[in-house]
Amino acid sequence: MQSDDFIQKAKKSLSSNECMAFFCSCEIKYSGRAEAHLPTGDRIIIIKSDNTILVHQPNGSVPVNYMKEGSSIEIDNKDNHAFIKSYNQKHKDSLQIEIYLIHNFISQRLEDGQKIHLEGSEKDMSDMIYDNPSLISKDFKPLAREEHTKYGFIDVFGYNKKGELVVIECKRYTAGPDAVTQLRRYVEKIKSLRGLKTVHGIIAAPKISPNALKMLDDWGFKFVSVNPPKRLETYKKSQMGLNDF
Amino acid sequence: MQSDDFIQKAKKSLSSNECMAFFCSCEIKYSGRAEAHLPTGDRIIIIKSDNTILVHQPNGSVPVNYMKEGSSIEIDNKDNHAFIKSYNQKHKDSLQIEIYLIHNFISQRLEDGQKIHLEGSEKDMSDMIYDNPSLISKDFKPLAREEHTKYGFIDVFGYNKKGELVVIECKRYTAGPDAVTQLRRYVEKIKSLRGLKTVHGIIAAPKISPNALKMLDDWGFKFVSVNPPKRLETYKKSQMGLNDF
DNA sequence: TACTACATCTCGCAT
DNA sequence: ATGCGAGGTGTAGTA
Repeated sequence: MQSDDFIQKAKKSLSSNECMAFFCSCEIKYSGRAEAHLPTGDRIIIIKSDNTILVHQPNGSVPVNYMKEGSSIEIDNKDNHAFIKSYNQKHKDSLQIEIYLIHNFISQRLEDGQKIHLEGSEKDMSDMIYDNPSLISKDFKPLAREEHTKYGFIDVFGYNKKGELVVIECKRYTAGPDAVTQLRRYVEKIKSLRGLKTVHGIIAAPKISPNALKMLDDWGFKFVSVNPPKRLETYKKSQMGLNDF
Repeated sequence: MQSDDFIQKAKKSLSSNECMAFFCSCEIKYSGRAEAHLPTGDRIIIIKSDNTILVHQPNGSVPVNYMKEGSSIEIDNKDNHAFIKSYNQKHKDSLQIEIYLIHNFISQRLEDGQKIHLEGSEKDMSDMIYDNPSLISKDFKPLAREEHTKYGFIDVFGYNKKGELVVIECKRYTAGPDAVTQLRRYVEKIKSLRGLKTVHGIIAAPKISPNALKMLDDWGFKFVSVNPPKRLETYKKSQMGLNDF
């Protein structure tokens, strides 16, 4: 495809609020939160109707360059090839794409009012623990979940049989050192806010890393193995289906 | 585009290690680390030669669904429309795309051996501090940077004029509570490993949040304002260029 | 492979 | 707007 042809189509796509995708050989420079340069190669480029720009290499799931929605986009001719310049005032960054060869191009107005519905988040996990406190221990009496205001962002907290406060930090995956320091912060915060000497801390996660477990021991906290909800639900079913053959 | 036509093209694209992109109306289900459902709407779909799948809605910079490289991909006909099934054994997850309408389609073999060159990471920031210790204080004598082995993942550490150890944690952005607990972990680790009573901790970042600053004070650490390197470098130049008009 | 921390992280929610 | 923490986080570096 000729550069002039591409520029005309791309401008039309932008002005009619369409989304476009094209494959091209290009060179890219980014400046803003960092400085980046990507030498010439074949890329997949998407420009959406909200002026989001995504540049993908032929492998991998992460864009090699991008600009977020609300950026300005200019498309010009420079030395007989197309040149895309994008600025984002909010994020103070800019992207420049020098296009040496356009392999193909598609553009279309897209309609999509749907939002993804997701189950199995950490919130769902803390809800599960709140509703099934025996997952932690038979003595645990939950008081509240997802306290985002008074005591910080504590996932679940409650009492043990002695009436002592228990703070639970949930993680959907292997808990690392960060999870333990997070728990430690919350426990200390509650201690100081309520003037208590004894507040228990529990990490609820499927696994915990060795270093994290050592830190947990050092601070007198406990680990309880809990599997997050909704994990693999449909996957397992379809695997069962496959195994029927 | 007819469903049969799409299926044929897509299969050919997969078998010849091409990358493809198309716009379509579709419905998507994901199962694995969570359960997700996305009702029918217009989407942009990319399938790369490494079997990475990306599904984008018309707005926003993040894919609404995806499968990582190395997944299996099957494309079939179901009730007269195309159906894409993808499984990833490693991540134990699966994606199903039911395609009701294909708006367009491009496919191409792409060649790209280039890697992005990026400057301005946290590593670059710790290097800058190591090379310019006066950014921290006129008394700071750096000893090592990026110690990933003996004492943990410490960005920079060194001595003050009294010969006491100083640990520096760099952050490219506003330092929050996490940065302080991270620093605290490193300082305590060094204290215990070396049997020292006095080890200083410093957060080097452009800003620090109020909560983080309070925690820092509580633990006797210090904050030093340091701007990350390479930020806005070319951006500023081009803005200057713009302002010339 | 598991562990650890960075990321042009992005996103949502509360203050 | 900023602060704060989750994410189907992803990715790189290392033991």
